[in-house]
Amino acid sequence: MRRYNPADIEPKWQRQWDDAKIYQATEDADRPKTYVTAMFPYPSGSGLHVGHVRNYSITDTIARFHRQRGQNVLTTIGWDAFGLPAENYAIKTGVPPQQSTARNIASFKTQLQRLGMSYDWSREITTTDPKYYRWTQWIFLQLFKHGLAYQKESLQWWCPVCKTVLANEQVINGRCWRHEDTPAEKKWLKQWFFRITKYADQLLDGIGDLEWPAKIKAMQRNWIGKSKGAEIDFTVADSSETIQVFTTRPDTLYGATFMVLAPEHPQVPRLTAAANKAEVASYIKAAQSKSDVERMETEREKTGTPLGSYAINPATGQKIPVWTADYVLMDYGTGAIMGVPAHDERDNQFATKFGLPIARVYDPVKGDSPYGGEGKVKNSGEYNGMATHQMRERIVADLSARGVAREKTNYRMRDWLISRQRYWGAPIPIIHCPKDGAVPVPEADLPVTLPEISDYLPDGSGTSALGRAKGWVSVTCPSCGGPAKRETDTMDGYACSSWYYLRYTDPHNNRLAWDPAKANYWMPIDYYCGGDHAVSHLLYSRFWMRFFADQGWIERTRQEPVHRLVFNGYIYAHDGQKMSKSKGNVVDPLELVEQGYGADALRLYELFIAPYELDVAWDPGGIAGTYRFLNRVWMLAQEYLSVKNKNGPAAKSGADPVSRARSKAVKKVTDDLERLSFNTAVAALMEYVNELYRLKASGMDGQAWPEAVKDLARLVAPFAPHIAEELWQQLGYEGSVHVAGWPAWDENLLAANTLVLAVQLNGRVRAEITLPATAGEADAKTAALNNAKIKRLLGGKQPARIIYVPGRLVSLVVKD
RNA sequence: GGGCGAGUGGCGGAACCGGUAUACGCGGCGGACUUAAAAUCCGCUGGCCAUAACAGGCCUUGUGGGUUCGAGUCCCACCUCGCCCACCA
Repeated sequence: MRRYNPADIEPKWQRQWDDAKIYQATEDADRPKTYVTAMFPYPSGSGLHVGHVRNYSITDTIARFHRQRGQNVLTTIGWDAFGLPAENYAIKTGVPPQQSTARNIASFKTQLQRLGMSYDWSREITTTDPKYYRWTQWIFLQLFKHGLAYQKESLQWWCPVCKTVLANEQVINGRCWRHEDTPAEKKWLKQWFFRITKYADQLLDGIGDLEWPAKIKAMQRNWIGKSKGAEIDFTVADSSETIQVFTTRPDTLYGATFMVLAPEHPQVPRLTAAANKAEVASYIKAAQSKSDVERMETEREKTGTPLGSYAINPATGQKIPVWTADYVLMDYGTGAIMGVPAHDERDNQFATKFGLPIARVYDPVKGDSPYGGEGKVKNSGEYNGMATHQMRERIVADLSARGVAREKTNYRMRDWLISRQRYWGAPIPIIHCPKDGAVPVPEADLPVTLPEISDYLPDGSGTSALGRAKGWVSVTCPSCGGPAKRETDTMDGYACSSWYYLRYTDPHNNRLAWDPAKANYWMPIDYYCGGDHAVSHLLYSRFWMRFFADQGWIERTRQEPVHRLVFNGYIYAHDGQKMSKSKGNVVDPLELVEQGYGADALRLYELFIAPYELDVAWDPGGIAGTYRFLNRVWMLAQEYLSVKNKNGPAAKSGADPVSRARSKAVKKVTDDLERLSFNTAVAALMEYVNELYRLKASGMDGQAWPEAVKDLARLVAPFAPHIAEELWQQLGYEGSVHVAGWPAWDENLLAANTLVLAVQLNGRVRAEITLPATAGEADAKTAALNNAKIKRLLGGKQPARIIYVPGRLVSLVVKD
């Protein structure tokens, strides 16, 4: 009898699947499609990680399940290969990123192939391939043409270590996402942006329809940060200036007793009285010397200084002092606020510290804090007695009529800053001409290929290493033919990843980025599996898809790229810490495979370890359990084969315990896979196998056995594809188990032939009764009352109520 | 401060609609096989009380209350932990 040895069967089937091309996907209008893909990886030098394996096992199990059920499945992989690690490695070692990236991809690919993922490898793409980034550049040109890519001089986040600007999405608590110990700085630079804010409302409205985890949806809503309110003009006393503020609470205008401008606000110098000049100048200097990390500290005590000028509250007509303070941010709204200390906690802290008047203008609803809530208006002239929300609309209308206010919606989200002063990215296809300005590279000249250079270090002044590639930079202007220079910034890697899932649908097209017919067939992605990029990548992709829909390159109904987002949890080391080389706690998945557990046991374990969405710590002993299970599956089949070969296949049967166990397992595994409950699906497989062994031990492995073993192979296939395929072949079935259909269950067999009911007495389980399956409510009640133990406990009393729950229990209620 | 989520055996977790809490696995204990070990197989494994044994009783899903014949599940309050956002006016 053959022993279960994964090393004997796994590489063999991997080769055969590859040769037979059974996972190649083709558009087929007659078959329903399922598009399943994982967020494509960055091919790092440290190789595949158990976290990757979890993510790809989930993806592949979903893909295989749908393929077996007859869906036309597209699942594939690509490489998100531009980015800093490869460039930093080049700076350190001199190895060109082109080379190290190719090497890393080759190694990732070998490792993934060893895990037996059912990718259509003919669709593999790499973002650093000029054949790919040609189209990323083409999309840039289309955005430019439609006014959605533009250049702007602005104050931007800058990482002093990376020597590049960062997108807002790449700054975490004022620090670079790659260098958590280095505070990011701010620099004034001319940068390229994508106008994502144009789609702010659409992106926000679309969130409601997504089948995504609530948490991710909330994060996107938060990020967009829409707030409705009003802009109100305050005139400055004895001056022609007005100060504009943004507020979400115009109903508290009567309570505005001061104003605050951000230290960077352009009106500050003009509004500073001569007597206050020195104070104000030194305050601004102090504020600017603080890092942004410090300025964002919420627990800090409020600071500020008066400008010495006064504004007129347009509601009360009173003169109120104008201050500058760094708790007001230049980035948001107008960079100036009206201070309402009675109803805003921050303004209250400020007024309390500096002795400014505090005027209450509404009584909060009972039990509510006075800050930020609703209530009944007072001390507000003609508006007294109104509800705050009512006054909010009224006063904006009234002030608008006077021309001193207007409705205004603000967003927290900024335009997407995409230029990077780094070498290893897709060049921005723009030529700067002294005469014609920024001129797009003609589409026919794409791609703008990255030149090979020898020194990758950015010069730190805001120009990438590309600036030194003189022969590449100097070109003629496509518009006037005069001397001009190429843009030396490259695009943020997120640009490359915002459309790759479309390229998967048509990866070799050299005429178009994708054929809309193909994209419309496959899109949207039905299951998108990943554990990162909750805002960034997923928001950028939603933005680009809307633009593509506007251009007619994808159907409007498919503009949401991701139908169902499968956001998996993180795997920590055994000690609960993040795995890292320096801590020496990294688990190498391929090592486990080579140790003899095999890819099947590893994949199965990563699905079994916990629900997919939960973070888990790696249990080093766990994989032995799934290996043991596969071994039991193997032995069960081998024992069956040794008997079968002697006696020949036996006939089928009907309502026997083996068929019951099979039906039960098929239903449970199917249900669990439909709701992505992989851990319980694996548990159901284990129960099925345990039950088959029990039935065999009691001599029940007769008529229905062949079907039971056959379906075992088909049920195991999405989780442990190699052993399933091997057993399928050994059992003598034709073709691949992975396209052999999904087993069906017989609903009639699910009910057991005896009924076991619990009997509760005042809510406590006191006895168990066994009845024929045909027993009805009356039989159950009689049996419960006649049960010896229940009789004893009742002691002659009659239950006041009897509740019968079919198939579950009889509940007796006795009153004392 | 705001938002989201989670607290169940020694551990990962199950219980999908309110219906016999602790499925499945890891670990542990005992046994079979073996010169021995590994592997494999079989049995036991929430706590306390009780018993020669069988039986039996009580407690238990973070804490306290509530609704219900019945609550891990629903409601209220609280505690703890995790993640995300955060002087956003």
